[in-house]
Amino acid sequence: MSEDRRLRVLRAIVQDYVQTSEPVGSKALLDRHQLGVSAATVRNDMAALEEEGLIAAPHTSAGRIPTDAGYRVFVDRLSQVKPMSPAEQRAIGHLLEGAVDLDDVVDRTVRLLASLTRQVAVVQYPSLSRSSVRHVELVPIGGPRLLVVLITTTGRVEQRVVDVGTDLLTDDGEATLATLRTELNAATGGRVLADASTELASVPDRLDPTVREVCRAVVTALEDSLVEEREERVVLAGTANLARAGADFTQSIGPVLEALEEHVVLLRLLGTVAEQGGTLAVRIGHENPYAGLQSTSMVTTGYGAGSDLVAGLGVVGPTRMDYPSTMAAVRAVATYVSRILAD
Amino acid sequence: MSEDRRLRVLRAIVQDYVQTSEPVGSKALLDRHQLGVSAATVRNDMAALEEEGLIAAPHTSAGRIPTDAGYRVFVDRLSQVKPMSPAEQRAIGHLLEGAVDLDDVVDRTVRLLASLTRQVAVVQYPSLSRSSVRHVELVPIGGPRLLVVLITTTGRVEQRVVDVGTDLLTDDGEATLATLRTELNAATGGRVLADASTELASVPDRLDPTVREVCRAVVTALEDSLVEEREERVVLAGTANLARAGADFTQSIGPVLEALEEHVVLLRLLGTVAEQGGTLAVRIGHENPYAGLQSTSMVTTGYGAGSDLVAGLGVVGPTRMDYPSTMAAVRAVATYVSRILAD
DNA sequence: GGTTGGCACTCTCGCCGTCAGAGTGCCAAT
DNA sequence: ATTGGCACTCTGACGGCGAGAGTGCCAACC
Repeated sequence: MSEDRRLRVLRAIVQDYVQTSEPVGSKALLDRHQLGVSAATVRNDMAALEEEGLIAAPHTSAGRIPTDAGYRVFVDRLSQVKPMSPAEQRAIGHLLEGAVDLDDVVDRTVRLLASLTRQVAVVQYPSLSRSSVRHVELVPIGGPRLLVVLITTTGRVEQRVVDVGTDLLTDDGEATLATLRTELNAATGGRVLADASTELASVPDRLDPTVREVCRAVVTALEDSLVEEREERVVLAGTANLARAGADFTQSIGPVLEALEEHVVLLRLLGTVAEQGGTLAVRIGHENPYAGLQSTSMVTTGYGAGSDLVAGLGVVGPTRMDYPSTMAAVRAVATYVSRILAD
Repeated sequence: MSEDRRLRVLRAIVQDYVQTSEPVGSKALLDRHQLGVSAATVRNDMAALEEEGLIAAPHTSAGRIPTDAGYRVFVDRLSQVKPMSPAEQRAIGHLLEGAVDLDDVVDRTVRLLASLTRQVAVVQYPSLSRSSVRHVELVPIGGPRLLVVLITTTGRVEQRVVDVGTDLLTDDGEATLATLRTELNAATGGRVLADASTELASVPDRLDPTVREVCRAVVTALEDSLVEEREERVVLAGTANLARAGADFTQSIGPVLEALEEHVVLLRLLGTVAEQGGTLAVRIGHENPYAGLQSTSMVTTGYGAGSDLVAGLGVVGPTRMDYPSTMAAVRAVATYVSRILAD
């Protein structure tokens, strides 16, 4: 009973089941794959695989379907990411090239990913906490109110209105603002947001006491902008694809839809993966820590401008998923969108 | 055969069917409503209502269910918006008070509406084209590139990067920018976006030829920001509620989910209603022009700061919906969010 | 020892006939 | 116009049946 052949059997089962969505029996396997052995042998192997917990039978006299563990072995050892055709590559590039701003890039990306994989696509907005500061601007907007604008390298703009206590629409005020602008941009410009945040703390102390209070208010607002995780956003597309694959989910698609609306959860799932290089992460069924998504698999990866990873994207689908193709699509889209953002 | 009683029968049928989701027969009606007549009489009325196309029988020996036209009559003539309890009112106000910025207001609103109605909530971002300009800011960001920032009265910030051809990080450049700032803010400040757009056109011609080119580029960018309808956004919540009411949709929830992803469609549906005062609009089943939503009903209304309407919000649910409660919730949420935005 | 063919066994699924229940439509009486 | 009565129809649940698919095991074979 060779280990090797048993794994080939597992691979064949996964492939057939993904394609037909029906439990696959020993006979069907022989028809569709040249395994060079008889049905009885395959049955023995299947019994062994079941023993190992890699496949399971829905009931006595049906074929086998892969378990989460079975898919895991398939993904780790038995499959390779299927390269995308040149035509597809060109289509991806072409579509994303046309984007006019960051919102548009994200929007196109998520739709593209959903239609490529025919699954639910999830794209995180390039995250503040990993991008860096391009510019800080201060705009007095009447009375003691000041608009603090933060512009990041990913093109994102955060604004806060601050009440600074004194009217700045005066010559004195304008001078104060000029000083602040210079100081704040010197302290933060080009820095990753986390660094900028620490750097900011010391700015008020360096300044003349007369403007220190104003500065403190501005710094507080900026730090708000910097750390607020709430500002992280995700965008979804292709939820209708869940309906197509309805039967694949244990109960119904209700819990899945609920989980997808918890953007905080999605952010966390995307976040953990955005950290570790350009590798693909695959979460299969119960490997997912969130109950609502335990009947699904996620394929995610990081993307971002240049060498800095700034966010995550991926897809959510049934565990019965074409992993090689999905992984290829996710990787390709991440690569292209990163390239676009590099400008 | 009094017209009056026939309508009371229709109302009873709608109420029962909404509650039980099962076709209602003549006998069941008598049990649950004091109609003061016999089952046979009710049957005669039902036959008449069926003749008029207001109710239908799924098959010979089942009860009746309302048709779209039946719901229409119910909404127009047989129901009144059910007032919300003081407790609910307070809860709504309290929840929305806590919002920290526009994004948060919209986010809370849509979630609140979804949980109040247990249906899919749709909220349009306060629309640019109906709000007005608070401030325009120009920020040179290195080389010939200029960041044009538009801030609206609804707190929304639009930005565009423009290539103006010449480096503005010089003393001359700064002087040019100062002129432009003054001119642009004078031309647009306080104006509704559409007006601002026409006003902008004449700005370059008023200026010194040396800066006219730069100005033209900036004006183009601003007009982009002003007119781009693409920038209108909608936010959804509660799509999982579709799964609960799954059986209510003719085929499955797939087409509905697809339609909900077409934000352009939703915007149009919300848009037509945002225009006509604070009235509620109800679209029942096939009254909806979009095929994907013809198994649903929409209850929508406008909302916005002060007396200006700036956007629409509403819910999407099965035609078998508790219209009085839903309409009350939509109206209440619109009222409260408008009040919040008035600041 | 691994592999193979054979065979009995089990389980699901679709089909069909039956039956009870719900609800209607119609009619004659009031 | 309303009512009670009655015959009729249709659905949906239930149960039995048979076909088909697939397995597990065993004895034989290389």
